[in-house]
Amino acid sequence: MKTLIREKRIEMDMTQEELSKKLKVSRQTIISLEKGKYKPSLILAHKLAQTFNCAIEELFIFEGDENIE
Amino acid sequence: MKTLIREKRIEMDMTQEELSKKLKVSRQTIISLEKGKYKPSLILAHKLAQTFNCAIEELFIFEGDENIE
DNA sequence: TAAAATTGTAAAGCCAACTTGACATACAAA
DNA sequence: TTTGTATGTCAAGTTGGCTTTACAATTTTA
Repeated sequence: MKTLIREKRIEMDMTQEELSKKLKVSRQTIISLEKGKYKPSLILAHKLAQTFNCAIEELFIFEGDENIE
Repeated sequence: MKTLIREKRIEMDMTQEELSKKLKVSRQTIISLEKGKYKPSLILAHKLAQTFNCAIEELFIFEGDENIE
């Protein structure tokens, strides 16, 4: 899975800390998400998409067996 | 969070077991999701939405503090 | 009504999402 | 050089998504 979190955050001129406070998660969570260390919960994915005014499926790009076959 | 999984599954004339096999999860997982016992992972939410030909945000309805404030 | 199909409950276990905290690196400005 | 801001690593702990197994209840169909 790829994510455009970093790109969209920078587009909106936000720091990791600002984003983390807006979403009420730790800054470490933002770092890890941007680095692809793990995948967000559905709720967090939704809040991220809301923040960036886009659909979840625009913010996260699913690949291979993350799609149905 | 509310979900339309059950409604969409029945619309498509699928049993819980058929759906679980298509998504490669346990039937118990489908039961628990339909009953609202827990929230799916992002990947599973995506596969469900794909199965039902809709966006994640159409299949799951976020409420209250599941939205940004 | 009896059999079969579908849906449901309960419980124990694994692993990943997320947290907290402490510290490191890089860069810009004073 | 020193200070401040932004980003990063590491590690240990908690929680909850999902699994498996076994069995019970409900609905459908013959």
